[in-house]
Amino acid sequence: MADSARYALHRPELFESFERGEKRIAQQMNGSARAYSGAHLLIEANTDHPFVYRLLRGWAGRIRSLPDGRDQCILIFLPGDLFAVKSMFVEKHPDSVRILSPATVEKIHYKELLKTYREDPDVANRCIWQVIEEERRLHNWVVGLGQGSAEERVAMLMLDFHGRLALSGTIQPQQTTFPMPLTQVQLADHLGITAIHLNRVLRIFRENGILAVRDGEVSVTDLKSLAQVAAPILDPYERQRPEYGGSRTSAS
Amino acid sequence: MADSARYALHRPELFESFERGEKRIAQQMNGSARAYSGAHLLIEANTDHPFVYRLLRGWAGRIRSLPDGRDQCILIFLPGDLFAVKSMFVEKHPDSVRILSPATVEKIHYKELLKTYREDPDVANRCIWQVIEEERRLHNWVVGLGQGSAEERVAMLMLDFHGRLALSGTIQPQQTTFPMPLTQVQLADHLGITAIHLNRVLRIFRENGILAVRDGEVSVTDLKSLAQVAAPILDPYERQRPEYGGSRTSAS
DNA sequence: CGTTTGGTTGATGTATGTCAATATTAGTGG
DNA sequence: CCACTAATATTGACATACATCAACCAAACG
Repeated sequence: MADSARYALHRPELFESFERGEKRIAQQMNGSARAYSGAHLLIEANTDHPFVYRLLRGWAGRIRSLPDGRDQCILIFLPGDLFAVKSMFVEKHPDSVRILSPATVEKIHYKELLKTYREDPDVANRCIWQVIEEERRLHNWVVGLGQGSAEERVAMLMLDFHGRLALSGTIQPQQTTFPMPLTQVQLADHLGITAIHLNRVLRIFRENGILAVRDGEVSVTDLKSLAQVAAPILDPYERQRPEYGGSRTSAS
Repeated sequence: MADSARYALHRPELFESFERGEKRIAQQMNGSARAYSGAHLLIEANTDHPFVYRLLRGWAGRIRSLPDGRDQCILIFLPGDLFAVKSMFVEKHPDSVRILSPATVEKIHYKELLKTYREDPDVANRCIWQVIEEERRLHNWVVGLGQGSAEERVAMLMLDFHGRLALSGTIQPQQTTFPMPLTQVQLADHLGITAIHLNRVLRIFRENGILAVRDGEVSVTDLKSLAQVAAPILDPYERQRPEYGGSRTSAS
């Protein structure tokens, strides 16, 4: 599922432990896999929930529903992600977790995982890696929502999808077209803009030959320009990726 | 420093472990306390950094600086908070951490803490609690930035400050006036709005008798109205706090 | 086939940003 | 102790990114 590029930024002495933990957790969850063909509520907000999950295929998201009916998608999970790891430590999750596309997930009762977590440092490290990685993305997303324009956010998000799908082995790194099963409403709920405005941003990108979304797929036609649009809000590590450098074309 | 209300939402069987871990870490950091009288850069973004910190007095923040000079304050730390816990697992932090007011911090080399972390489950639990608590606030802040108006965000932030200062024992829970040493620019960098607009929002709150900020202090004159302004973006747990219920006054 | 869901576009409104000016205060050095 | 400077706070006039409202199309679907 992963090579060590996945663990960049982490202390190198932990890489092998992450891999062993990954395998151990996969073994322990083995047999619990369940496939969903459409939308499904995995975790209901604010109720006791004792499971930890692993996403094998498809997309899921952590979603906060506001009293007035609006939704904010806080975080999107992609294949290979462990999620609801904190079930081991908290009783309730303040947000729901939803399957956002046809997907397959495994799960395990928190007590069972917690036992291994305590006995096997590799399992603990793998869980902690997931939490820290998630925190990194949350930090980046706070920056995007706080300082980025709609265009910048969309660009950043598409780069994030592409990079994560490549790191998890779901797609090839050079692949410029990749599956993206979210609707514009779902994307907009994550981006903190309206679906209408997202639609306009996507049109601009399409017209400028930067990127096109259709039929549940994203085609990045000008990666460098896309990276340049997102650059102001990318974290320093992302901004310096070699495949992003070069072009001088502007988006708007 | 804390009573068990601090650990609400976490699995109750862990409360005592949190307390023991808290004491153990305090002991281990003892002697490293250092006072800062003004702004100070504790962690420089994107450089190797081996320390974990504990804030004893004053305020600090995790800050992402954008290439064009803008800043986003991602997270604010208050007395009692452990921060840069992830130094134990990552080499670099993509953001800087800054002292935002006169403050006292203790620190410890990550290798030293990691040793105890591995030997003493209480220490591990205390660290994990901090990470999870931080994640909870990040989730809330993503919701605020993604869906909240400027007024709602300001209200939410002030409630957050008040609640956390009370939980850490820095102030009394009934106290309506409390220290808030941040400048409007610092607040605005966290809120994702301009300082100018923040100033106008604060004026509205002042004119409506909801809250006044001056001389490094916040005076909440109408807690219920403040809570009502923030309500749309508060997480379900916060929204239901008994001290927030009741008034029907509107803010704007 | 109607109905629903997702997508697209136009016209218009508004929250918030930008630019500019001024007061106030705090710090700094002579 | 004073002159000078640099933050910080405040307010007004104006610009704009994005939301809202409304309509319509296309594809999926029972």
